[in-house]
Amino acid sequence: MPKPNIKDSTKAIKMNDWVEAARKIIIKDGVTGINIRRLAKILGVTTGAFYWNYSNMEQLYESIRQDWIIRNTEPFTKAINQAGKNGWKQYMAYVRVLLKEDEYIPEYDNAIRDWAHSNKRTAEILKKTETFRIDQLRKIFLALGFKDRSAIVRANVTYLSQTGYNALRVIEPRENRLKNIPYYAEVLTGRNDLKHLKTVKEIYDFVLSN
Amino acid sequence: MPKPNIKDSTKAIKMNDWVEAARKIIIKDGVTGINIRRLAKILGVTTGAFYWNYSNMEQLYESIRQDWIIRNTEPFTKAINQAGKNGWKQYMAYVRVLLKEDEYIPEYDNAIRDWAHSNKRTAEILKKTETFRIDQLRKIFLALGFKDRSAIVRANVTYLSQTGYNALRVIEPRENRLKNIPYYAEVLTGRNDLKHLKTVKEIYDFVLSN
DNA sequence: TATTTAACATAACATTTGTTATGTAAAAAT
DNA sequence: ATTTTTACATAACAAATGTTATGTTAAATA
Repeated sequence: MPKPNIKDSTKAIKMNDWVEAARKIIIKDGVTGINIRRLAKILGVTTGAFYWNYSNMEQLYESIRQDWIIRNTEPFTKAINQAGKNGWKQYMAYVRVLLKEDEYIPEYDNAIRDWAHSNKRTAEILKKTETFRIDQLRKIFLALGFKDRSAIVRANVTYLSQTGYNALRVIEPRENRLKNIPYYAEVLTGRNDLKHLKTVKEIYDFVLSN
Repeated sequence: MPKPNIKDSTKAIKMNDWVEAARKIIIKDGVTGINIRRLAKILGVTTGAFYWNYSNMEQLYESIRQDWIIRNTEPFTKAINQAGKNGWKQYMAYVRVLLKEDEYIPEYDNAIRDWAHSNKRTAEILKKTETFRIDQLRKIFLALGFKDRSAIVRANVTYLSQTGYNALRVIEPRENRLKNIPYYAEVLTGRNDLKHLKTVKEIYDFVLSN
């Protein structure tokens, strides 16, 4: 005789629950870590439940891509826009989002980039986003006074070195990372505004407080 | 009745043949593209032959890791050593290997980096190699006259932006890439030695000749 | 020449994972 | 109160892939 279904009294599982579970996995183990049974286990259901929300895996994949676009690009756009027209303020706003890491998740970027190497659609989404981001930085460097190719190259070096930093998954003490900031700022923007900051606390206060 | 084995008159397949086939695949499709049947098909044999050379997949994986270490790091070491003690010459030697792309294969780096996210042993190998490479660049910047943290940060920005460039798989016209070189050189080394080069041909001759 | 070994081929097995068909209980609608 | 719908569970299928057991042949060796 078949076992009866013990229905849980908690509310039903929504599509968003699958995306959130999948996001945690892709960030931790990459896209190959995602599979229906594992997701179902996390949500306390079985594979049948998945197909109630999605007609196939590709639909979930697409939801993940869209989730990534919003979560990992909007924080920068918002911060830069709020900084006004001053280039230096815009650059600092950008650095602030990078350092806080409470909205933007670098590991999410990495996972998507990995995935893009084996998936055409993901590569397409990634490329669009990268183009947007680099152009966003180019405008900052234009606002900082750099022109044409100089602004383009500085935007590229900034974005690419950040991407490289993430790709390496550098495990760096926060103190060390903070101490480097004025040096990075000098290389990338050519300005010494942060070089007078000596202690970690001074850098922290200056960079992260508004 | 079983079909007879038609033995080919060509020589036997060596372990290195499996590594070479696997390298082509990992560069093109990532590590998940590697599987025994696909490799066997390329070499014109069947899966049984694999287990004559290797006792399991992990052994092949380890061979690939070692292959990567040699192929993608030695060209830089050799070029930099041959450049002597002059920092600028060392930097140019580094750029030359990057641009030629006949020895160093950026896609191979990308594939290994992807793989490292899901494989501990690969992550370990990668980390060791990255540490070595960044320190190699740090010495170049020391030779260029930068000190301590400045040399470290410049080495990081250089390596990280290169890694980022590869990770993005930028599809850039060669002409454009060449035109950017003097700008990159200025940002990273602080020197204008290449800024007088105007045409693509001048840049090409100066950078790649000798 | 007889025997052994190298270098595979063939076929089957086990596991993983996407997918589907079918069953079922609770809640909502009628 | 009955019917329908929602939101799953269960079980099985199919394809891909690592692995193993066994068979086969050309070449080397004794």
